[in-house]
Parts: sequence; structure tokens; C-alpha cells
Amino acid sequence: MATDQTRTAILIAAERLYAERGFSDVTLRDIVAEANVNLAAVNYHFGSKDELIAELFVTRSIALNRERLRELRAAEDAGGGRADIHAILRALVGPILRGCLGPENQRSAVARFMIRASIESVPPIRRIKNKEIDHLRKFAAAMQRALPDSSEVDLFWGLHFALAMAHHTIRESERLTKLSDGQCDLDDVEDVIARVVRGAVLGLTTRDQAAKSPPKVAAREAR
Amino acid sequence: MATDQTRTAILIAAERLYAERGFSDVTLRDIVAEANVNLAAVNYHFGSKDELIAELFVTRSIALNRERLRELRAAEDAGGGRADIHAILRALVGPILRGCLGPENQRSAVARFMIRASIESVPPIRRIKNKEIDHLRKFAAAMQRALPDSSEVDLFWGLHFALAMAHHTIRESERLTKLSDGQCDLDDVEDVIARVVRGAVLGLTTRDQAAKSPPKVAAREAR
DNA sequence: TTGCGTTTCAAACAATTGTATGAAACTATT
DNA sequence: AATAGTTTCATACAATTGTTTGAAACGCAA
Repeated sequence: MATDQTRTAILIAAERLYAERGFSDVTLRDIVAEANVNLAAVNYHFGSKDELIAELFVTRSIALNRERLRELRAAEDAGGGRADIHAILRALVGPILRGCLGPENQRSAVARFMIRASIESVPPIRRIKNKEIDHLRKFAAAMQRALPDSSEVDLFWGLHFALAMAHHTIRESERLTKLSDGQCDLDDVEDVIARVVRGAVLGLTTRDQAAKSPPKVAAREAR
Repeated sequence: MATDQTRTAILIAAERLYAERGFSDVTLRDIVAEANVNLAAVNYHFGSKDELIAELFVTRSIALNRERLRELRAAEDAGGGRADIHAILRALVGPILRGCLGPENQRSAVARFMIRASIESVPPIRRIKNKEIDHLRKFAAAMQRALPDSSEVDLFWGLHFALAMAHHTIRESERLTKLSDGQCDLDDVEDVIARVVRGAVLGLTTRDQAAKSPPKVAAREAR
């Protein structure tokens, strides 16, 4: 079976194109052109377009989750079994942010592909995506150990918001740059990570000095 | 020109279907079936599929922005010209959250359509979307007036994160419910809004007591 | 070299897409 | 009622999609 060059050429090309332009407007013909292989090769090696996407997603999903867990474990080891909440969230959002942001040249199609996948919900991916929940539970559990006094609900919200900030930053990095006239530096990945983590942690650790619902102004019609 | 029933039937059907299933897998034939009109009616009334989408998006975009600004102005009036930061962010994320969450029956296709539009970047929408930046600038300006001591960069990040939490909550509401075993109540819209606003405001108002970058644990390989 | 399994290729396939056509049906003014 | 303008309809069209086919090319053990 040689070196699987054709197979991997397809995978690489597909990932690159999907990451760039999204699933809906990349055709098999686009992929085989990019990969310099024959049209029929996709169906020969993968069976169908959906199976190609699924294979890509599964592979990358596993790798991303592994990296996240590696960093989580490392943080737990460094803390003698109990990781700091900052480190936990950093392990959650760091890998994907590092892959998607930073100077143009070092951005990986890998990470951007994963973001696409988490957004444009195409059937073959939707089926797999449910397993991610189990993965997130591990982080929820770690957070619980780090902040045993926080309510479980608040922890889930914190986890959820951390992912929200990370993903949204990746998706809308261009808009944020434009909005801030370039003042927000999306190339300084570690700063972005710090901001995301800090935002999420603050929400988790700051006891409500003010009542939960802020002053009753607005929200109803004026005056 | 009668009552435009056909035209509006198409708009309603299209919005409903797009909101539900996304742009990529809703065809004109799906739309006309849902609207009970003839296939050719779309091209007759709108010119093309893209123009139909564009019209939908423009209309809804204007309405959403108007509602946001209305709430912002109301908050400013209530505060004697200077709105509270909570109220500003509430005006930003409230309208879309109220439209997308809450008990099934009262969720509007309108708001969900807008979320789809902000995600699945289809050409006719991408062209229009740039104008949203001007709209966001108004909120940034209001935030600056509310928190004159904060750095501009931090304010942009705060605005950005508020939108992040709102949008992500809408998109991933199902996952959050599953992850938390139903403990996070996505039907209590006002609570969700309060959480989002509180999270964003905390990031803006809490002075860094700890250094910006938390303890140097983890992030590098273990030990 | 022969033969056999694997891989590549050009071509064709059926299905689906958005769009166009031209006749019919309708509406309302004269 | 007759006419002109608008709207609807069934149908057809061209383009694009993922997939299949069967023959050619290749790799390699015998």
C-alpha cells in the first residue's frame, strides 16, 4: 500500500480547504484539485465525502482532547493533585487558541478546521460531537476540586463561558481587530489566553457583592 | 399588488427553515413547499436566492440594531445621560438572548435566523455584515463614558466577550443543558442575561490584584 | 516474464441545484 | 365586456454535485 501518499494528500488538502472556506462550499473537485489526485480517489480511499469528513474530525478531535488532557494532568501534577483554576481553564482553551491565532504563518489548518466543525454542523460531525461532553466533564470535575465551595451550576457556566470566549475570539478575530482599529492584538496568543482565562475565573471566584440582578434600570421601555 | 401574501409567505417560510436547519441545506424547493407557493415565485419576487437571503438579513439586522439602541438610549436617559455599564451590556445582549432562548414556544425564528447568519457565512450576508461594526462602536463609546478610567483595549475586549458569551450560549444551549444534566436553566432568560452581563462587567471592573499572568504553573510540559 | 492484487484514471451517471420560459389565471381600469 | 398589467404555474434548462464504472497503469511476489 505504498506510503498512502494519495490518502494523506487528500486529508491535508481537505483540511486546508475546509478550514479556509467552510464545509458547504468546498466540493470534492476542489479537494482533488488541491491534492493533485484523481476525483475517484476520494471514494476509493474513504468511501464517501461524509466518511472523509468524519475521519478528519475524529482524528483531530482525539488529538485536541489529548493535548487538553495532557495539560490538565500536568497542571494537576504541578499542584500536587489539585490544579489551580487558572491552569485548568488554560488547559481547556489554550490548545485551540494557540492553534488558531498567532502570526499568520504558524496558524494550523488543524485548529481552524476544528472550529469550522464546531460551527457548521454537518451530519457526519454532529453524530460524533456528543462524545465531547464526556471530555468536558473531566474539566468540570477538575474545576470542582479546585473550587469546592462554588456551586456546580456556576462551574458549568464558567466552563461554558470560557469556551465561548475562546471560540468567539477565533471566529471573530477579524471583526475585533477592525472594531478596535488594531488595538486588540490577536497575534499575542498568550495574552489572549490570559484574558479569556481571567474573564472566566473572575466570574467563578468573585462573590456577588452587588445583588445578582443589577439596578432595575432600562430593559423596560424608556422613562 | 394585493397584500403581498406570496412575498411574505416566502419570507416567513425561508426564515423559519434557515433558522432551523441552516442555509446550506435548505433549498428553494424546501422553501416554496413550506410556503405553499410556486417555485418560480422566489425568482419573480426577489430576483434570486441570494437576494432573498440578503433581504431577510437586512430587515432583521436593522430591527435588532434598532431594539438594541432603543434599550441603550433608555438606559442613558434613566441614568441622566450616562448609562450604567450593566445596562449598556444588557442592551447589547438582551434582545438577541430574549429572542433565542426561553420556553420553546416563544422562541422566534427571527433571532435564531440572525444567529445562523452570524455563523454560516454565506456571501450575500458577508457583504452586509461589515456595517455591524459601526453599530458596535456606539456601544463601545457608551462603555467608555460609563467607565472612563478603563483602557480602550479592555473595553473592546469586554464588548467582544459579552457577545461571545451570548452567542455561544445560544448556539450551544443544548450542550450546556446536557453537560450540566439540566442544572443550567436555559429557559430562565433573564438569569442567563444577568450571568452574561455580570461576567463581562467583572472582567472590566475588577482591578488586577494578581499579576496579569497567573502563576506560571502548567502550560509548559509537566514538571 | 508472468500473473495478481492494488491503485489510478477519464469518463459517465443520476440526482439536485438555482434559474428561465411562456402560457394560463387573475385583477382592476376603462 | 374588453383590455392591459400583474401574478401564478408547470415545465424545462444548464450547471454542479457526489458517486460509479471499467479499463489502464502500477507494484511486486512467483
